Amino acid sequence: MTTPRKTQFFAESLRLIHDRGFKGTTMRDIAMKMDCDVANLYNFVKSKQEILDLSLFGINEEFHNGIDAIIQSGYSPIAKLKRITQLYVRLSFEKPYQISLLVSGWRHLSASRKADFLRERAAYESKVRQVIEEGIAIGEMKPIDPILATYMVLSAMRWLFDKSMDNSSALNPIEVERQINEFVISGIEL
Amino acid sequence: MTTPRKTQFFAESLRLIHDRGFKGTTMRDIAMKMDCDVANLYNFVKSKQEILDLSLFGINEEFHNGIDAIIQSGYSPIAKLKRITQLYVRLSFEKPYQISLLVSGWRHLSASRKADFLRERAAYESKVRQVIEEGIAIGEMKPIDPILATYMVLSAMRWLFDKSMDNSSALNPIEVERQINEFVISGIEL
DNA sequence: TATTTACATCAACATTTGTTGATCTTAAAT
DNA sequence: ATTTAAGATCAACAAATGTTGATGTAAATA
Repeated sequence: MTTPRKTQFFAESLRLIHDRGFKGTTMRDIAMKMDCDVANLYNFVKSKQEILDLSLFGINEEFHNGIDAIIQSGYSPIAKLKRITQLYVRLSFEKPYQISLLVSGWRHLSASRKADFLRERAAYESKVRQVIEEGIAIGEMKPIDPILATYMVLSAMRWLFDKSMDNSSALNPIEVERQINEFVISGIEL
Repeated sequence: MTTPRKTQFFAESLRLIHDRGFKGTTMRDIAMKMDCDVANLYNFVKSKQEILDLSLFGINEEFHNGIDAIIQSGYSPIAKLKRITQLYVRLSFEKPYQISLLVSGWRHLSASRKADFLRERAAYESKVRQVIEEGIAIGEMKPIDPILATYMVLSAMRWLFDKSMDNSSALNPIEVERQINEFVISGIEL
């Protein structure tokens, strides 16, 4: 069940975790933001670890499903890359704090869950790499190293979630998407 | 004074901090790696905070000095951008754990030192932006948004330090530099 | 009306953590 | 030979932290 107070709990938690890190955020910090007692938080979640676990694997699945739908489409490799950018930009604006977990928060997962996450991450990096390899094979992209290209393409957007929650910058999602695409595509297009 | 044991202390500390985060690394963890008592660590450093402080502002100054030397050179904007990439790649291979602090570890600085760091970071981002603005002005670069371009260029390398300490990937620094430059330059060159 | 559900409080716990002070050893410098 | 410096040890403490159990309340549901 997703009640109003529980929703608020996750929102406050994720903001604190982004600002202070997972270990740097205490249950008492979260309780303070919720204006209630610490013990109350355990009505929403079984443990502190579970906050990270649920949030991280939630956005992880959303991202994977999006990627898979794109991969399985009939678009050309270049067009697929554009759709992946589009997905990443949209999520960075809609759920920046969750994307932050995907980028760096995963380090604080428990050992076994971290292994799960890294396996899945390697899998989707591999999918993106295959798009690039196909693009090179059909002469649509430059003969660049597909592994390096994957890292460069994906990390060209890694700053975005951080700026999108910074009110002072006021970015336009559509324009950002256009410029990132232009940059990435002309860096990789033949 | 920089003695062998002190050097080892910082090396072990930085590796642990990268793996477990600053708050997730305890003085006892470090002592264990050093194979000595906790109290002994306070012969090398005044407090745990100081490990982060010294390491972070050390690499920060090194990076800034490098950037400044490039900016003040007579190279063209495009050539300056290439030199900046070169600097970043070199540091990512030579001192990946320090670069990790520059990318994400700074969040755990004390409030006042964090403000110092962010002011300096904004200053060098501004310098890179000015290089791009000049490149556009003299018709050497595409009329791209200079702010977005700065983020894209700088973050296109942010994955590197992480892979360079991963022995399983075995990257060639010179080849990496060449490919990053090709990617970035063709994304921005007119 | 009875009961479930969401949300809240209080007190208490066992650990973990950063840090200190007093002290010792061994090798180098004076 | 005496002093200095690097490195190490032990015991201890005060604060912070995740978590639990017992319990309460008000509104929705049956």
